[in-house]
Amino acid sequence: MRRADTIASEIEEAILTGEFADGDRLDEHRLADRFGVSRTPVREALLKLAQSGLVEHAPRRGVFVRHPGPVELIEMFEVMAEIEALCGRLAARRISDAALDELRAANARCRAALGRGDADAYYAENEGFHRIVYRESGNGFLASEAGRLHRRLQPFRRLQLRARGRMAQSMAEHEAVVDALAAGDAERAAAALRGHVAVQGEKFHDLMAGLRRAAL
Amino acid sequence: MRRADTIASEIEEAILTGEFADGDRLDEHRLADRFGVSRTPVREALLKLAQSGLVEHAPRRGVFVRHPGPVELIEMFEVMAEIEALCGRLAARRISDAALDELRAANARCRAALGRGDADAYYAENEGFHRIVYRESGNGFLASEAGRLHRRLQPFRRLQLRARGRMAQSMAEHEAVVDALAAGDAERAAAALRGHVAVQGEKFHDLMAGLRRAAL
DNA sequence: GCTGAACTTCTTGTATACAAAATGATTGAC
DNA sequence: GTCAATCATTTTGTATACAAGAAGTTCAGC
Repeated sequence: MRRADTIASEIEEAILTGEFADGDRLDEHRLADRFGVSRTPVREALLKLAQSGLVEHAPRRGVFVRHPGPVELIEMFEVMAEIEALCGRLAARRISDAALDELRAANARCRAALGRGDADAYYAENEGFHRIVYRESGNGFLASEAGRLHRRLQPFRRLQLRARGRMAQSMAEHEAVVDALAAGDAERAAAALRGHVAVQGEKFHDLMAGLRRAAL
Repeated sequence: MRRADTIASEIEEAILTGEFADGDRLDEHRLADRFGVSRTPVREALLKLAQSGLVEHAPRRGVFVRHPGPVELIEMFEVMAEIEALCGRLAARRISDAALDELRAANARCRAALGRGDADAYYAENEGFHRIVYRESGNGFLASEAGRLHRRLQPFRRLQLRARGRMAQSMAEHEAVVDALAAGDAERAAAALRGHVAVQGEKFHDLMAGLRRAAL
């Protein structure tokens, strides 16, 4: 793999884990030293991150970490919910029996992780579940766009899932999704996924509380 | 503006106008000579285009022009239709009277361009119309994503609109959109925009015919 | 004491030089 | 004559050097 790509991943990781705070300027020299490379691959990495929206590139000024605020987060979740709903609607018509089994297996692993209280494993399996739905939409472009957004929102989903009882509720929603897909009911699958992802009611407050705690 | 950005725009232009055909390798040296700069800004431009999906970057091999095939085009239009439908659904509730007037004015300019047979002006005004709808969704993230996709599909919309009578039909659909938005009818606005953008029935054949002609 | 302008310094943007890898050609063996 | 292996060439990826612009500082003037 190109150094520039691995560097991009590592910077992304550092931003998402909070090592770089909102508004921080990412100095090319410092990053080059940190990774033991020259500025060239660092620049490529930063430009790539700028395109993904994780940082902002101000010409001749530098690149700055740009954490989404509450408004932008709500906006992104609103879009994500509709994208997932679309995946569900299409998948309900196109999904294969084998994929349905994959979903059930992913759900079983989710439930096991939940039982063990293993949050990390839960998040990983949860992501796997959603990626299967994306793929089974039968629309490769849609699947890749959905994956991109999912990845971008992943850390914020985690914030939201920290609230008491949310993980169990999330599990139940997954099963409703599988039921609707198995029944081939496009509108029910769409509604189940939209409701699962949308940030509304209690979930809104959970997310805001998570944001405030993360800001500390 | 940075040289790298202007170069990216120019390469993009060259790809969309067909100067670079599908599968062509974009040589950094040649491009650097062509634009009278070094390889550095050319590389930045190519990496940027790779992220937007216009070219494919094969590590250690080079970047290759990657025109979407029929399947990928249909997939992208399917997603675009749903994104526009979502914009319409939200805009129906949130649009301002001033924006409605903007839409009517854009439509009037579209009609004027159609009357003059000025296809370029028509495309420009058509894009303006859609961008207003995106903006009035009240969701800034959605608007920017919609704009990105619109821009990516723009040249193929043109192919499709070449078919006899399609431009007049497109105009009529715009007016149905405005009517639904003015009435605050979210579902009708969504359906009108979905139908306007979706590639189905006759439009599918128009697009394929345009693709074949463009391939020559 | 404060404001403003020039200067210094620091950082980004671009050019060039070098290293490594992939492709293609050439030569030798079968 | 064909196939394979090695070598040369070409091209990407990275490092370094240089140029230009922006921000902060200092000094002069009011």
